Amino acid sequence: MPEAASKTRREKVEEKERAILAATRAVFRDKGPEDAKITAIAQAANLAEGTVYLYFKNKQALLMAAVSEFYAELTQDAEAAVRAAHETEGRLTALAQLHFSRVLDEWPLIAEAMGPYLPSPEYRETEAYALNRRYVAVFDGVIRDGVSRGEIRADVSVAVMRDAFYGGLEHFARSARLRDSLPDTQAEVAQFLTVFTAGIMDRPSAGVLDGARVIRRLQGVITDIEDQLRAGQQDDVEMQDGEGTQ
Amino acid sequence: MPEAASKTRREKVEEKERAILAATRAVFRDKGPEDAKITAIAQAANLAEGTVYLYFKNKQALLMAAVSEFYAELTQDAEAAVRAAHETEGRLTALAQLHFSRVLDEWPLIAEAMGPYLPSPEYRETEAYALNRRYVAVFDGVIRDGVSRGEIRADVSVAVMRDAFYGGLEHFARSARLRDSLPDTQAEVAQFLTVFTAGIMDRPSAGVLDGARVIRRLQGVITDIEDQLRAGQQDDVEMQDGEGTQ
DNA sequence: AGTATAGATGAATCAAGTTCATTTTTTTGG
DNA sequence: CCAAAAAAATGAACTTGATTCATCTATACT
Repeated sequence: MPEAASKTRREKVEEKERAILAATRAVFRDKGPEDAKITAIAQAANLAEGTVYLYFKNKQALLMAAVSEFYAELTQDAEAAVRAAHETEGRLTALAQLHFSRVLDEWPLIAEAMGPYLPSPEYRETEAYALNRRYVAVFDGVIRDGVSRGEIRADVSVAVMRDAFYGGLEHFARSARLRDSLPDTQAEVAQFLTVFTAGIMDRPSAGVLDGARVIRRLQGVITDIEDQLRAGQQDDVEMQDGEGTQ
Repeated sequence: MPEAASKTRREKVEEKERAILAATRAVFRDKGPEDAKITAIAQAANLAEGTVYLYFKNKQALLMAAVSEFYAELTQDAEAAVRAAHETEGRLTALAQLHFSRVLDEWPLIAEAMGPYLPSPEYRETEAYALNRRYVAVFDGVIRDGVSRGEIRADVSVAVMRDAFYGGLEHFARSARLRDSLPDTQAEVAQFLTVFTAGIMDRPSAGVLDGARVIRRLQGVITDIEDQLRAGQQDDVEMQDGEGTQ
């Protein structure tokens, strides 16, 4: 049994597997989940129904494999996007746009594949879970990096931020599907990010600062000055609405 | 055909409907979605399979009705919770806790019932959609009230906030289900709310202020003072890290 | 070419939802 | 109170889609 031949065989099998996965994703995308029967998938891959079962244990496994492929691709692109941007905000924006658009495309598949697992802890045993972990690890990395740079608050667990980020985006993608024609996605994602980053940032760019710190600083300066002034002139510095009301 | 008798009949029908819905929710809750076959539901309601179809067009309709009931109850409780609290933050906390715990309980049912509809816009025609609207209207009301009081920023659409809120919470509930034993829910929801409210508030309580405004104010004061000082003393006020680095 | 082995097929089986002819229960009128 | 009519309930039969498997076809090796 020669090495080369064995390798070729494995390659052929993997190629066919990928073909079936591609057919699956295509059927879900343009025929909808209702019509994503095994028959339709087999037909799209130019195979008989039974053949699909030579490559995948059952429909559930097939869908999971398709989702795994989806996450693997997504992870690649997410990593690339993060490498391309150098500040935290840009990275989060890129991740959000990417996640939103991809999930919007393949949501029916993802939902159908995940559905049966969501209520059970056995999902943690699946390959899709492992790949999902690797995917969100990209986000986690961005956050941790941001924390170490002092850009992101350290008093909230990454897990919570992650849930807020992806949960918000996915819910958002779902509502976007309902509002018939897709509206200005970029703009809406940007709005979402406004809220998210404002909540997460330690020293956000959007014109918000750490109030306690600023006030302490201000207080110090003013005391200094008052001292100085007391010694010199007599005019008093106007100092009213220190807390502000809008 | 007497009024009383007719009324009694309708009542009987509605009572049986409610019984079937209760059985459905019970089966989902304690036998899991896998085993929530029509047979099991019928059995739990002490009926033959066929009888279920006398009251609901098909399984899908049955599940939707169950979800509708769920949302109706949830809306009642949400309204009560909002009435009980008087400031925006307390109201949001109450809504979050309520949503989180309830959704955690009945997620399998909700997911299964919604699944088929999520990708399609025909969901908007369903009763469940209408009830969901009424439910989120409670949240919307809290937000709008908060905006009018100047507590919540007005530059982000309520829809975005809503998606961030419920999306984050639901994702969160899902991850909580995965982490085998449920951890300190209260505490985690509180963390989530920290992030969410910080993002949404106009003048958040957590020691954050509008930076641009503070800086403008500070600048003005300093210029004043510099003028004064120039005329009087000669000591200079130390003024370095104006932007701060953590 | 001839046999062995892997790969593919689609008819048969199975499972769950749905329908419907029949049976049981309830209502109504004499 | 009884019988006919109407309403409600039943479960066996049907339908649809996933899965299995006996059979067939193509490929590899001598």
